[in-house]
Amino acid sequence: MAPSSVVDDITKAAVDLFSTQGYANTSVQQIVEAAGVTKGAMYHYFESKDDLLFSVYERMLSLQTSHLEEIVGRGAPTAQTLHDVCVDVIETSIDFLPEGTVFFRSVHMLSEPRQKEVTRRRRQYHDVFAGLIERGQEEGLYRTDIPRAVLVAHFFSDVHYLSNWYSPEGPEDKVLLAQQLTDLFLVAIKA
Amino acid sequence: MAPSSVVDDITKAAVDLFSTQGYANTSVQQIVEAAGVTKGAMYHYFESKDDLLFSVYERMLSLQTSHLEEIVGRGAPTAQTLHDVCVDVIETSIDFLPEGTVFFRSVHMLSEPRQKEVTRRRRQYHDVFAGLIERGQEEGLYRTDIPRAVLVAHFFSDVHYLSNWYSPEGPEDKVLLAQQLTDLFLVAIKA
DNA sequence: GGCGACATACCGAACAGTCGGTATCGAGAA
DNA sequence: TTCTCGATACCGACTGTTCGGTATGTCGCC
Repeated sequence: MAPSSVVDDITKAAVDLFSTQGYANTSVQQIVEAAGVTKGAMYHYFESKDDLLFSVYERMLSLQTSHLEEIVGRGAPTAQTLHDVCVDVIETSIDFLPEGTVFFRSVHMLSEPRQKEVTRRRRQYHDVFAGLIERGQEEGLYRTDIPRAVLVAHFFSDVHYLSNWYSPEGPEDKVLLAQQLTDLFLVAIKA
Repeated sequence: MAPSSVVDDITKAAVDLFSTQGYANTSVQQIVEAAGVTKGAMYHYFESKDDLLFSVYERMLSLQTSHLEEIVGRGAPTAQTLHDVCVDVIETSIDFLPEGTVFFRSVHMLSEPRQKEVTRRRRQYHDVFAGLIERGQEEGLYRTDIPRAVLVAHFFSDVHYLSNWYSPEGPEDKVLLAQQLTDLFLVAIKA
């Protein structure tokens, strides 16, 4: 059996409530009630409400980072690697849409040190991504008339924005959408 | 003279604090102190804290809508119109960066009816934008293999994301950046 | 002398976090 | 085998504070 389903139950309830009501509008009382546990249980496993929010980020960041490393580790040609990375990050962002909502909406509610930590980990991801583009530019694949930082931001804006408009119940298919957005990006940056 | 600089002072202080600390973490006491007025003055001009937040949106929405109407009203060819609209919305978004931060971070803190109102006005803007793309598609200018909603979302993701990475103190020039992002978008959707 | 534009003291609810407890269990001494 | 003991996993009533909002007063101007 899992070491404790309590932690999972709490985390799930928290993500659910944070994504629908927002972090500030959600009381810990609501969370523990939704999770079917008590406040004592929650404060046994989490330091604070802030800690709860951070754990949501932690999970997403770890997952995406490990995916990134795996894909880059395959050692495929630059174009293929970049393509796969784009598709993957979009797809996992769709898989974790509520987490994404919480993520982009409530980072600023984290305590200063934890905010820094999140920023640091995100920057790591961005740096690897930027590195791929740089390599592609050296190979003559991608345009160089626009600052690399702008190109990177241009891509992540799509990922970021997903939770603001995409609905899994809508007509858009996850896999298809990931390909379409990736295509839009790759066409735009082509040399 | 303006009907009252008090309203302006309060609004400015509010935007400033909301954008740096977040809506929930900012007390009305902080706002009135920063604005150099008292709570009584604030509640004389605003119904509630919620109302204060809404007024920020109100101003942005009105401004962008009026710009949009003006540009479309010129009656230029589709390609030119779409280009101008893109550049304008990016530039004004940069001009109102703190407002944008507040906007995208805290819409969900608004009361239900006001949230609906904001959504409605934004949809209006999107609809006009989508209409331009549709016209362009009929004229054979833009690709049709990707749902129009995705194309629209793809563009507004850039606008949305601006407040998350752009810094006026950074190396990027406002006008140049607007052109670059617009170019990336227009290249991507070209037929 | 009444009305608009504020000022100030205050209220009540909400809420994060605490703290003194209890239940269950595994290991080791008797 | 039984008894003890420490540790882990909770429980839930309580509290100190924060904060949005209000009630009442004041002051100048038409």
